[in-house]
Amino acid sequence: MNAELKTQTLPMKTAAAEKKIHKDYFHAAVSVDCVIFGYEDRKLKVLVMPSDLEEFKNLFSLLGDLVGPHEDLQSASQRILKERTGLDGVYMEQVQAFGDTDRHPSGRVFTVAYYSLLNIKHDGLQLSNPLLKWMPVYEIKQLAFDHKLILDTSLAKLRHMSMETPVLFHLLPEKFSLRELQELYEAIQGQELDRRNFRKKISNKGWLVDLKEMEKDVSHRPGKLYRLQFAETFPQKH
Amino acid sequence: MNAELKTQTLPMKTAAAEKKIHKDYFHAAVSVDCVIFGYEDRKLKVLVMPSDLEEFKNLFSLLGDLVGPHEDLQSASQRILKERTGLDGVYMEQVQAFGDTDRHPSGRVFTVAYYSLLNIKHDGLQLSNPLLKWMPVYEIKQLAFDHKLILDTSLAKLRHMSMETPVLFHLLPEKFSLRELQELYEAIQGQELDRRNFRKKISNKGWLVDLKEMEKDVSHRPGKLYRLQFAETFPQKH
DNA sequence: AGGGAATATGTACTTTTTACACATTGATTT
DNA sequence: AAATCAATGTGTAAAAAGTACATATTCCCT
Repeated sequence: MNAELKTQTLPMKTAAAEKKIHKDYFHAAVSVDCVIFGYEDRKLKVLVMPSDLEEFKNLFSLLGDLVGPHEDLQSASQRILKERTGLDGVYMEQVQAFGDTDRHPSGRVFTVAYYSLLNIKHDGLQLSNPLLKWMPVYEIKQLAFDHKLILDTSLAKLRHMSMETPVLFHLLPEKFSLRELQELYEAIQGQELDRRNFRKKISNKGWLVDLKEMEKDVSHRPGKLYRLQFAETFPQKH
Repeated sequence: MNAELKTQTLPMKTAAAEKKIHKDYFHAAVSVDCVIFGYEDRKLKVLVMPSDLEEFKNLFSLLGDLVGPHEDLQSASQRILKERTGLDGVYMEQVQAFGDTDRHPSGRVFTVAYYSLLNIKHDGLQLSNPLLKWMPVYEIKQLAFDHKLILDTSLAKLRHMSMETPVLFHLLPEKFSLRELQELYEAIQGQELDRRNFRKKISNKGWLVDLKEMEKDVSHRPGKLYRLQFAETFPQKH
């Protein structure tokens, strides 16, 4: 089939699985790339780091790592996130796989992209490395590997999801005002929204819980604070 | 890191890429699984074949194959489809990657699922093997590997897409009546639709071209025939 | 010629979306 | 203490989209 075909057995997991496949298979590296979104100063940002490859010096890349032999894809993504940010249990969703033959300069590496949404101001957030950088998404023109494509694909998926389900809340602190929420939607959708219509729409979704508290430390009339209603108790639509 | 870690270099593609990564990497097999949907007798069907693994004897599986060293994911998916059905240029979309450690009994195999939509009555359709079977989706209770999960995930995505974009047309012959189209939507959405409202909605989308032809060989008043409007000339929404 | 079976079509009602303006609150300044 | 500033909180009318529903028409078949 091909000169570069590798001869080896697949890694086994259980004794029962010892009925190996003995044919020659091509084996490749599989990585996970994390598109870690955050929100700050009214801007959607993504966590990047300088690429460690000579080919991509001066370019940033997403945070990724190879998937271990006994590691599920989602576990790998959670591990990377934990290693880089110290955070557990972050909202995360698979975007898709990328596997063009030339996507990695050092050889054949398939990658599966996950996006995560987290609150940059989260108490537990502790970046593993000072080189990690929250970069505003709309200022990113280029990234290492095919990471710009991965970012754009993830962003498109996030935009789409944000119109259908309450995902954006993960980018905000636990307590937030309607103004903050609206500014976030405006940042994601790239257009201004009417305040009254926005409030009406969000209220009808039943996603919000009125905390009976007020904003503090704002130099104007403070707004009410809300939190996200737990998903289990959402009013169902359809 | 792990006892089963393999020591080998990644396959190289270009001379420039000869700056190899020398670390020990875990390499796994990567496959593509095709969820090939068709529509016949008012039922959504999927193309399956008997599993060739002892573990899954008596079970059917989706059509898949390992990705070659110099093959993109989408190319692999197109190749599998061509090999199995003889068809080229079929509508196809990536669903997502599946990579649980125990998903394949013979070892670690990541897979990327693609769904395709084709017309079972297509002139060029020529199944490669008499064991291939068009199985009604709603009658499938179990499949080999994690293929039931892959099927369910693909079906959910297809349902979702069918509400937003004109994908279902790929399941029909080039010329079709509004009744055929409505029956298809009903089969996918699993509910009956009102004929007048359906027609109004579809007309407003601007997806249809009136062919000024009539159905033939029906034992009742024949309906008008339509074809799908080319995507490039769709009226834009939003 | 009559009966059967499915096509083609419009209107009233409800729900959702959009556009739009003013009084209120609390902090800050004078 | 009063005036100013900046943002909050709220309702209504119009337009658009979605839903429910019935009758006359066409072609095939016998």
